Amino acid sequence: MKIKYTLLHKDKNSNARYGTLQTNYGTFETPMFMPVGTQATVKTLDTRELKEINSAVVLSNTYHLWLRPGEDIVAKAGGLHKFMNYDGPILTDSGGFQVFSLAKPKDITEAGVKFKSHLNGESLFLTPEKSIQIQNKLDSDIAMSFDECPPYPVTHEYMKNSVERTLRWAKRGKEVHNNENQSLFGIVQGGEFQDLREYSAKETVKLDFDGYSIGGTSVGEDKETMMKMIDYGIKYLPEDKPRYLMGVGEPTDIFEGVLRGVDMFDCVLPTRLARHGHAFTLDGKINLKNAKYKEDFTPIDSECDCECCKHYTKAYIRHLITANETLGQRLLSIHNLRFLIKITENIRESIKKDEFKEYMDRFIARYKK
RNA sequence: GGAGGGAUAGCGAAGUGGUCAAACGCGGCAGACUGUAAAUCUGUUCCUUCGGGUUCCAUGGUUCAAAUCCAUGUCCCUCCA
Repeated sequence: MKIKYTLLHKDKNSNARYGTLQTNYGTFETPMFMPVGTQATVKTLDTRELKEINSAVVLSNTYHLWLRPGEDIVAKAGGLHKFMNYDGPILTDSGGFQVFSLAKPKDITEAGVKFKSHLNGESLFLTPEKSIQIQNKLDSDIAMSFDECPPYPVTHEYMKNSVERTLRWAKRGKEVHNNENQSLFGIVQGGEFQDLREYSAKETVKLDFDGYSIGGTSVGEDKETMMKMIDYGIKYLPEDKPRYLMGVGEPTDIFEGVLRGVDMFDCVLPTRLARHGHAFTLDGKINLKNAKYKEDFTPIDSECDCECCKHYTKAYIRHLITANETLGQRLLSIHNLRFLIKITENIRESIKKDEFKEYMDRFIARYKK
């Protein structure tokens, strides 16, 4: 079966919305934050730990699994859920972000995108059809259309062509999509250009997807521009389908997204920052590597309910990170993910009570102080 | 007792008359990171009131100029007895 989104409550003072997402692997509440597990693993964590932090959907990546181990191996294993032992919903990104991070502009053609494998330099060619077929085989619950995620900034002309091509790619992908248990999302692009965002949103909706993503954000633009990118397109997305803001983000960005009507978020930041020794706290981001934590025998966040904060001190985590011990990275990953997931839990409660804006203002005032 | 080799910034280690406040690595300190080519990358690391000041085991010497050459001393290492 396909996913089913149910809108349960709209905040009276903003566009924030509370709903549920029914999947083959359980029903989950939105807004939600989805941990990123590019290579069929959320780096350093196992799936039991993902459950413990109350993670719902987990992301994986078409491009990376295509290269290694290969979609046929995953299919042979019985699909991604079995392969990685995760019985919650899984969303696969299409490889569109790798068009941004790995491909050069000249490698992008109507047919598809030429990649040089980051593993061995081999020439590869990924098409919208191929991306969807790989995702069909991976058997994720939610697949993404193959899009171009252009860098920032590009000219209006470039973006216009890119948006139109992404629309054609979306159509092509949808036509070959063939998995009754997998939903397919279309992706809105258009950079910072209002006309292109509107056009992209309207035309993508016409193709009738199971959900809609907002792409092309957090690629180097300033915050104000990013918010415009969301605003310009989101108002054209249907109320009865989930909206997913791709690659975002920072705690304050999640609030900004929810404020505008976003339901789903994902970001590598919590796990990457963790591996680099940083932790989210209600008072802002801290760097555990700083010497001032050498003798700080208090938890990262005394109000946090994660395993890291319940049992370990900043001084110990600092020691682990400094000594390059993987437990440090793991504990911080657990904390940072739990921090964002907990935020979305609180956000849901606040929306239900029509108090989202108050909660948001309170959070941001303290976080940025 | 004899013969060699060595001592350089927090550590390891280049440099062997001027372009040397001294390569590089580690360690230290700090910063970046938003659909993961990321346990990565960047900056900084003698003192400074930013004008400059004081360094390459110690002392003396040669020279316009010494981490670099000479003498003596101290300590360390290797080999022979």
